[in-house]
Amino acid sequence: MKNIEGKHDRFFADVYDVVRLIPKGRVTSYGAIARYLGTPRSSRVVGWAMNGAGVYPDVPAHRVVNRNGLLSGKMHFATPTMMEELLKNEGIEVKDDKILNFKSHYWDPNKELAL
DNA sequence: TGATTGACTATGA
DNA sequence: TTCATAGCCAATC
Repeated sequence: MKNIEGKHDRFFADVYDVVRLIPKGRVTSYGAIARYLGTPRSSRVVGWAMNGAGVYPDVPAHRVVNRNGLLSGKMHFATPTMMEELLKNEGIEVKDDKILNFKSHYWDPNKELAL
């Protein structure tokens, strides 16, 4: 495991930083984060970064879903139902592993952070 | 070093 | 609209 604060892992650190900025009750997509970091083609890498986010505190990985609002990463949590429960706990409706009214809950760092 | 995998996305049928 | 395929980037084997 490399040091998260090292330059070589800056991408991962940036991903975690953006995820922490996601407001409660909001969600975003891997692609949106990747694009905000300047690497729109690295959406899969964002997912990989999330895979290691579980060991860090204050990284609400459950607020990151794919572009369809589907809880594609639910199975990577402690329990497959944990992601859904966390989202529901924040006021987000989840049905059949998918976020209802996803468009309304969507939080785009490219717009909200409006760099 | 080379091949495979994956919490993705875009495009075409 | 739904399904299949291609491209992408980093990590893992």
